[in-house]
Amino acid sequence: MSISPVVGDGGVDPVGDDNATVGADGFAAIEAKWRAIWDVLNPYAVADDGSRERKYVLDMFPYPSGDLHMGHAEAFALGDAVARYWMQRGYDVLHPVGWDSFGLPAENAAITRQAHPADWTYANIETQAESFRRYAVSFDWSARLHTSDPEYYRWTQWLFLRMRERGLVYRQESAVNWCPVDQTVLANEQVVGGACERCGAAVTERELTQWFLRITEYADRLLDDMAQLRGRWPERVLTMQTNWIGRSEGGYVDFALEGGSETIRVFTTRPDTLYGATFLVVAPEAELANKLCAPERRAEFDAYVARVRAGSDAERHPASTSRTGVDLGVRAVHPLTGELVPVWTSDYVLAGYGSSAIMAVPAHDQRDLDFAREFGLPVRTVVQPDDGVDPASSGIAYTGDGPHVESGPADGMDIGDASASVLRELAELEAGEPGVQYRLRDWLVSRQRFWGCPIPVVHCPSCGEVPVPDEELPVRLPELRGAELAPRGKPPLAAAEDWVNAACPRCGGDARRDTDTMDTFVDSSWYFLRYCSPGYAEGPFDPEAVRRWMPVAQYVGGVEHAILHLLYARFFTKVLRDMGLVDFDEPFQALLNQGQVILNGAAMSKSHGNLVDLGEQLATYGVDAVRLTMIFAGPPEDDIDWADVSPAGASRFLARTLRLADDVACPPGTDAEGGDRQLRSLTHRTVAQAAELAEAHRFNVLVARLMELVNAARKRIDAGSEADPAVREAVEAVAVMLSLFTPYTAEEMWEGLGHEPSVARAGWPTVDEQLVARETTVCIVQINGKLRGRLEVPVDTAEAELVSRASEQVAAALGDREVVRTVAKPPRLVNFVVG
RNA sequence: GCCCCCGUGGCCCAAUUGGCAGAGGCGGUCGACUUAAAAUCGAUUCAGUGCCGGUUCGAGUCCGGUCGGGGGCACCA
Repeated sequence: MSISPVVGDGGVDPVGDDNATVGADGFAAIEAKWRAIWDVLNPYAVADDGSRERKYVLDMFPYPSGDLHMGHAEAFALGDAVARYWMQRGYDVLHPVGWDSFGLPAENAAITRQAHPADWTYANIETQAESFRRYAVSFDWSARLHTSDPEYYRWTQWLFLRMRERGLVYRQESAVNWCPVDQTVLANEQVVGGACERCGAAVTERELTQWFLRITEYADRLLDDMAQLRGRWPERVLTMQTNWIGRSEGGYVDFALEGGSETIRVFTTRPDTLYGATFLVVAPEAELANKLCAPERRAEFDAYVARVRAGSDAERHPASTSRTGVDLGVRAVHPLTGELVPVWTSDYVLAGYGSSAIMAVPAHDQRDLDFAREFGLPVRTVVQPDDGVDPASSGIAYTGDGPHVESGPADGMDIGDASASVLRELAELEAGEPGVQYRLRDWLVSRQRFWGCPIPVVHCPSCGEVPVPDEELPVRLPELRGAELAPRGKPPLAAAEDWVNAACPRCGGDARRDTDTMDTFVDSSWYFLRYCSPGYAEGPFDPEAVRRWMPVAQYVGGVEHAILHLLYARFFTKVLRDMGLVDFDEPFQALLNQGQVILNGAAMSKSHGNLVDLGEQLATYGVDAVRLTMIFAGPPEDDIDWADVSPAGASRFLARTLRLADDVACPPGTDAEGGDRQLRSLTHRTVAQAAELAEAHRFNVLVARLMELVNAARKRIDAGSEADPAVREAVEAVAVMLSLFTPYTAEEMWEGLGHEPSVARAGWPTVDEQLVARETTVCIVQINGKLRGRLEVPVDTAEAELVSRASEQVAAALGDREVVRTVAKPPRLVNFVVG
């Protein structure tokens, strides 16, 4: 094996007999020593000169909430292993770092401390940056960015304006989610179970004029392009995105209002059940309901709407099947039967979905059946239930398939055919058409808070909404601090009079700036592009640099971003593609989700209290032991229960390995040829398998293999063969492979072995296939599938010989029973089947 | 309620993807070193893969059912 050893004159005496574990002072000194050397060598710098194949490895950038915690330690140990692996494989790896530095916590801290959000933010960033250095993450620090820097958010604003030009940005008054504690609106994605995802307060509904991004226009592409990701993204994440987009195919049906020109359009996924529709329901908040309501029902209707609006989300989604609603006092004409059906309003129909109105088919929809039974409305079965139970009497709607009845031309058909038949009938009558609906809503991006990217729009009394010209970007945040940021029911920016008043870019008259800031998810929807050319001044990114590096080869981050961030980033990428700024559909080719770090089954987070302090762990066990513990604990996607793992164990292994390097006696550069064949074979098999394991992200198994190799090398030394070149070869391979996980220990070993730093640039050991191939193998001999014997055989043993030797070996066990069948899988197995 | 994932020694996890259940670690026990302890080193203990059934020469692995754990969506028509 050639590890292209660079032998320096200042070689360290590789033989030492220090038998003690490296104590806390010991590794602190080692860590400080190597940090200083790395600062000079800069071993992780990106060349970007085309000399090597490029690979972009990206960790989800952190939010600067304080110092790094156990969760960061896991995520970045993992991302770093990926990045360092490809570096060792000779790739030019872009592995940048930055901070998602806008956001509410900074603002809240500023209010409490009478300070500017930037003070808190940038202080935390410096703390984290220092911790990242200590943690030895292989970042190229030159690419560092912060989304709160004006030179970054200039381009966030620029992108917002480009999207606006493409009709993807609009401002609309609508009922929105409002968090009374944070005093801001929230995106649908930020409301979890009726509560604010951030602070947990019950979310209420408000009518406000807000900015939206038209992500729904990309629903189908967001869905379809997942085909490109299948197999390289966790299936779980793809499923969550699919559910979130929630595409439903069905049809629209138009019901004419009795005695009027009005039409009520409904969306249904079951057009086949149209003959079973016995009433219509319109969402109470929908303008349609207000318009349809008969005068004699007005009072009751208004009271109902008021009650619904006041109700919290939880009240609106009761666990029980009880239903509320009001008869609107009008009737509609069934398009196929001509029958008159009543029109009701009820809060179980949502205003924001479909056409805000449904046709109720109580026999085949549980919600409709509950409602029908509550108000004594008719139930008509049009699909024969296979169990013969009548929904009208059982109270259980039948949603399965079966022959249709009382359905005109669709009689006898199944759901598929009946749907087509009904849609055909509707088409002839021009009373309906096939249609698709999505659960996904447009992305509400405005926030009534301060510490975010200002929306680059000016409101002019005569010109209306006017975009700020590109050359005037960025629209910078004013210098507000402390109490000026406290929520007062209107955005803090609105109170900054000097800032708000601006000349209209179009007519020059008095105008006011938009006082909302953007959702921070906008900032993080394109940061991976900025990393390709962080200082670029001509645009958000240098298209050439993006062409060189994007898409991201491997993205690493928590599953908590499975929907929000990843969906938004995918959306931005598609928009940029349509704008001709990038030439790919998907930003992240592969995604790796690391699990959480928990303690005794309980989550460790800010809200649950940081149960284990990273700083203390690092001080007690050292950086490498903590990193190795994270990696070795189990598969990367699994949660790590800190109570189940042991940094002490990792620490012992590292000390043992370090000692191993000290015990290597043959000089650097010795040809391994002629070394112990068995050990050499193990080394080369381990290196070969380690590459496969690393590429499959099975780092825990990789570490186990390294432990085996370390144990084998140790045995060889203890047997008196410390001068065997095979030992040096094995230990050098260990140093290089271990450098993916424990950079300090690997450097110490490398130095101890007489090489110049840095081991990070040593290169992956070359595998000799001859040594990987086994000459002999153990063939197992079975009788009726049960193990009865073993044979050590050359791997190329012919089947006939194998069977005869096997037969000999188990002759006694076989006795005089007749072999009715022999299954041979040379050279691994022979199985005799006896009667 | 619907969908998805996972159940392997006391614990965390492996098992060439249908072929010897055990690689690695943690913990335990015993021994060596030590005046002693820690550290270190060596040795060693422990499961037939949640449960029931099926397919197969052969099942931890595939299929059906069931129990347990975790996750996602949840009045989206």
